[in-house]
Amino acid sequence: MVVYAGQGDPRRSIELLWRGSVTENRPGPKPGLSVDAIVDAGIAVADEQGLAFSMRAVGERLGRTAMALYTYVPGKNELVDLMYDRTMAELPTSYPLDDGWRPAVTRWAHDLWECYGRHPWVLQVSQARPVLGPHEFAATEALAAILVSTGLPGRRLRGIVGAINYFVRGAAQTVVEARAAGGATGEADEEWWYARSAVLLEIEPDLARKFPMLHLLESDREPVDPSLPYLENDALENFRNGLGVLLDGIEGAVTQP
Amino acid sequence: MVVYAGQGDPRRSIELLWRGSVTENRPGPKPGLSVDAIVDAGIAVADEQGLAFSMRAVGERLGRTAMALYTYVPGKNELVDLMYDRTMAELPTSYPLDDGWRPAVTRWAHDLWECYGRHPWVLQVSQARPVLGPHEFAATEALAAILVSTGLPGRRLRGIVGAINYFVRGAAQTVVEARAAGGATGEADEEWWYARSAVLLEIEPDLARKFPMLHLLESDREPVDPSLPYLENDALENFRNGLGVLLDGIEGAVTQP
DNA sequence: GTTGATTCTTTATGCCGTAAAGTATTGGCC
DNA sequence: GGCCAATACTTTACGGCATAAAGAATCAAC
Repeated sequence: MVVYAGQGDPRRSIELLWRGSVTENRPGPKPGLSVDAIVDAGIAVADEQGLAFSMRAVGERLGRTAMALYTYVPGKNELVDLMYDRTMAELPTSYPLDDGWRPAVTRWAHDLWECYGRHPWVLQVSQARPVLGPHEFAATEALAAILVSTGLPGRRLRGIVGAINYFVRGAAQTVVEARAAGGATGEADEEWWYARSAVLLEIEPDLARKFPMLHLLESDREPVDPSLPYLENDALENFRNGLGVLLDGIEGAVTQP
Repeated sequence: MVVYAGQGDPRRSIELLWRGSVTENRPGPKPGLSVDAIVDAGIAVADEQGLAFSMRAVGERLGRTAMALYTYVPGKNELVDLMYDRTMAELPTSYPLDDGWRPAVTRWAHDLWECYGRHPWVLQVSQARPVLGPHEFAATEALAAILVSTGLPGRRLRGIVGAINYFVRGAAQTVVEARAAGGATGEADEEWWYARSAVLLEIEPDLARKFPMLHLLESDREPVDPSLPYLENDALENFRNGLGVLLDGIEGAVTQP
């Protein structure tokens, strides 16, 4: 089970995102923590445990109780918003256009894909109602800058920006959740798939006859990098192919009005 | 906060998915419930409350305690798997190819999009490690059948199937989560966006200067159906545009090798 | 009529986020 | 120098969650 998170109080969230915490000289004991430290700890914990991490775990990693965090951060939702935007800060904010828009978009997509791979929990943070943090803006700005160079009108580009984002997110989800599930149960991808499909074939022996088109799709596989687990290979191949098709579509729009 | 769900014990899940519950003549009190009834109740509750629904709520809707469900279903994860596949049963299992593959894929995508709209919680169920239920298979088989008619090799088609699925899912997520967030706080989409961007502009007055490309993207809006809320309009426009681009890409692959 | 499997309820355990209240520490002001 | 009020942090507690464990009621087969 996983719960998705994000979207705390807008004003408080946005102030923390864009302004950071304001710490003048005030009475009372010196703060032993900081929003930054808490966000870092949160990311570290979430990288290991996913979005279902507990405030207690974050506190523990900082040598405090869970409640100590509430001095700095209004609640778990707001913390996740901050973690999300901090993660987006890992992405480059501009891409060279020397070889045209296509390699640039490809690199943008790969960078985002890899960022998702490093921080799987990000994929569980709600996307509509975007967090609206500065670094997410910056990342999207980078993609927009590339695409604007195609000369296509904003009307067309909005759909394209969405499509690219959805695609990268979806493709990343496939790998990342598979990896997570394998890790949770201690199984490697291959074993998980084997166990699952073995049971399936035992219960429904003639899948191939019932779903002939799917069976057809599964044929015609390419040789594969043996150093990567099966699913990772599959996902990477599909990522490249799918992205290629998407970019072909954009190219069509660019070359002919 | 939302937790994602799915992926219980493979054997038990798959047996329930493909075989249903086997109920011979046995001693003991007559069962007052059934897996089917529980799955239906689960879907009804999840439609209202999302994946964070409680077993108590499902039991209550059936006039039982939460624990009564565990007689029929191993746990919440497995129940979600069953709910997921039941939902996929709402989709058509084949599409006419009279006008070629393009309108057929478009209709497939729209049907899936609408299904997501009816059952938003489905978008939170893990996609990797697919549930592997018969109806999900059937839905994908329908898409595969359409795409095979393009004559493209399986190698290409796998990426395309992925891309289409990711795109529909991502686009649907945007609307659906926006709707859900508005519903949770009692705000309409417009108000939510207004409140959020008002705060943002107050704190960061020259967004347009900091992110010029994004600002450029936001210009050039089309006239819009005033009966739909703002976000729904936006999402629908982006869905159509993005899908168009994607299909253009496929068309390119079809017409020239 | 008894046995044993089965349905369903009750109770209890151990998580979770976080509200409320208490304690200790500090700067500013008289 | 001494007090006040704000702050950092802990302790305790609450209500909610999934679900384990144990018990009560029900029924077919012998």
